[in-house]
Amino acid sequence: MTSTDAPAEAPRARVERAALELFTSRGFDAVPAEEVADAAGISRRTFFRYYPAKADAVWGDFAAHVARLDGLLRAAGPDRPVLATICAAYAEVNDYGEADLPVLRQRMRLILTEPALQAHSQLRYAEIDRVVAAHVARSSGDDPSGLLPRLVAASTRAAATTAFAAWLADDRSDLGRQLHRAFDELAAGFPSLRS
Amino acid sequence: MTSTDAPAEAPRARVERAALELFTSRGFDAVPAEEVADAAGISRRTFFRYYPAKADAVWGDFAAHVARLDGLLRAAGPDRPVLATICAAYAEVNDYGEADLPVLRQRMRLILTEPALQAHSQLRYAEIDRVVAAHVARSSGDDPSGLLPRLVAASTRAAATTAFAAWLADDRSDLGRQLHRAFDELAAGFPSLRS
DNA sequence: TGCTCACTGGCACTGGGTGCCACTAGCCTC
DNA sequence: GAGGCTAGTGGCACCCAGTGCCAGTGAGCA
Repeated sequence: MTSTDAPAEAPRARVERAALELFTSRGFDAVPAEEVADAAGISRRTFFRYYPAKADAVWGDFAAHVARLDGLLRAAGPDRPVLATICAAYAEVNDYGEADLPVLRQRMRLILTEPALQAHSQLRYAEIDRVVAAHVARSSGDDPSGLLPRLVAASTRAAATTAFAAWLADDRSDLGRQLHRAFDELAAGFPSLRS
Repeated sequence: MTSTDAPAEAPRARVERAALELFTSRGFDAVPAEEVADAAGISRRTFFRYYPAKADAVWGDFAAHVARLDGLLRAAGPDRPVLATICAAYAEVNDYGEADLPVLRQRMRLILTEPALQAHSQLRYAEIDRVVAAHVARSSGDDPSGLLPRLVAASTRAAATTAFAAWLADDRSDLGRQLHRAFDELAAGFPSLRS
């Protein structure tokens, strides 16, 4: 239909923009999926074909995110220090350009504060944990479902989300720096507690 | 109405038994809340007055659980080694008698495997994290919402859930032992990775 | 022109969760 | 004992998330 008009932003991008905007201003629970769909110019039915759950509209293309993390971990190989590798991978995957930071902040603020999104996030985190645990298993020779791989995956992920929370709480802080602070504490057994 | 019959199990206990049974045999999503309510002899409406969400029927009296954890942490005082205190508190709160272990297994298996319950669990974990972070803050003099208290809370909780998963995976293992294994790794910066 | 195929939207249905109201049972007061 | 207050319960109706089914529709292709 339109021809020489604006580049006609892709439908998914429109949905995600609308979702972030509406959820931020009025709260996740207060905005029905239909309203997001309307704002993006698609039907409710199509919305749920794009995203299996309303919450997924906030996460963008998360599968690609996980795949990128997996790629970085595999590329690092099993012989480098495990925690440092995981930290670097987390940092690189979340190394956004200055221009994208406001959207990232908006997204993470929603995920970390809206209860429904907080709950849903556990399902996304499980995908990350699978990938990280697999890396640890490759490095240590363990079974990926053993205690150590699971533990390292779960606690590094805890470090990452904590770093995100700290980053959000301080407008002027740098995400990469918070990630490194958290990972350093974790890797050294929380030296700051031994004051 | 009934008089000298069976002690007439309390309604909540009936609900929780029915929920565990039905969810275990047919899956959380496949059993409507109404069916659980019927099995417990109450109405759907009353079910949702007892439990704000269907998932809460699986958790029993979780607020008491958290309160107990909080009490143990406060009782330990801020000067004992933080991680050891948290580990001991987790172990004690989850120190069930032999007779209660099957129910605990059933409950935890549901929570750790059913996606909807897995998601919901994040909200319960957040309550635990608040309490643990507060303890760390008392010990370290930090702000409870600072990086270190949050980090310790999140990663010890990760250790605890990982220990639960390992315990579930091995019928013969002991929960307390798994908890200590996980906390020991965490506290020492994952020495097993330095093979 | 006709066919296929992928995408879309509408419709109807299940089920979670909630507000509202009516009913009942205790319990307190006079 | 009568009237009233309160807490707990159940029924009803509603909103909304998510899904199966079917009917377009339009692009590509023979």
